Amino acid sequence: MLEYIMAKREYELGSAEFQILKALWEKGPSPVRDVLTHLHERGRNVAYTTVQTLLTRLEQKGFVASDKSGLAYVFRATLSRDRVRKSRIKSLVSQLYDGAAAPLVLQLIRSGSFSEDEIKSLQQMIDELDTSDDGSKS
Amino acid sequence: MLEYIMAKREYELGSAEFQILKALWEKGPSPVRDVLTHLHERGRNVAYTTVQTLLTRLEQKGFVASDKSGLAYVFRATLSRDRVRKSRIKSLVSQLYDGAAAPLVLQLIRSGSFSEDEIKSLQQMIDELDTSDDGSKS
DNA sequence: CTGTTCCTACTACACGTGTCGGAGAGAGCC
DNA sequence: GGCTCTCTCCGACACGTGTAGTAGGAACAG
Repeated sequence: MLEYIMAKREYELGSAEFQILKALWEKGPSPVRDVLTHLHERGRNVAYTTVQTLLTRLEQKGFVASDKSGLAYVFRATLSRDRVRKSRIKSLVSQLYDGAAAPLVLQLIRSGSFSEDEIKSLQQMIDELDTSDDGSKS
Repeated sequence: MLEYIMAKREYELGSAEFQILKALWEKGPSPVRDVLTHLHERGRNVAYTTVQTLLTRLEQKGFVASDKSGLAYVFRATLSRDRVRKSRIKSLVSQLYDGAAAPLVLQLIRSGSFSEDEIKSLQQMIDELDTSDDGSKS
């Protein structure tokens, strides 16, 4: 079994680009203006053209698609947030722990990253995991 | 509630730089040549001077220190691997899940990242977590 | 029509990062 | 004493990414 040697490049996103995607995930398909507004609302002050550039680049990379609808182009993410999250996590785990996920969780536990409620949920989830047996794959 | 908007810069490391650090963590303090060899052994073919540049930059950033010992400088990491891991994880969690760690674990669970043994260990760790109470913080 | 507004298309530019090459100084070998 | 090997020091360069200005067309207000 080859598994993955290096988490294969993953989705190449800069952090500004990522934030754009986030906006699209949260607001759904939007024109430049709306994405900009969204960002401004979260305290991220960038210029209109900056957002546009980012959106364009994202589109070139295939992470976003656009349709001319009326006055302006409407952009939408072509990747699900989950997919990107998954990829990112995998990449991190691979980089930090050579692919072993458990140490990551251990680390989180040790650094007190969970609230009591979360701990309870986790217990439950893990218990279920133990019994349930869906062999879903990537 | 301000929380943290952006996980504060963290340790700024490029992936090539990170690999250098990794080498130092794994082999302990080493001169350029040894780091290079280490990298070559893992199939990473870079030039001697590349490694040197990286080491130098790392030193400028304060992540590495060096001492002239005999012929060549010996470099050593000034950050623990754990510290960097922690920072990286925090940064990821902040970016992907607005700081909530539990969803990350959920994601790992859903994508079948754990072996049975790991699940068992996790159960145990989390159970302990529930009772033990060290309020350690970052 | 005409001025204002809004959008897109280009172009630009500074930085960080990955990658090296060449010049020069010591250490050793013959 | 030179030749060679190995370091270190600098300088360089291509790319990716973040950020934005400007030009020019389209739409809309009067």
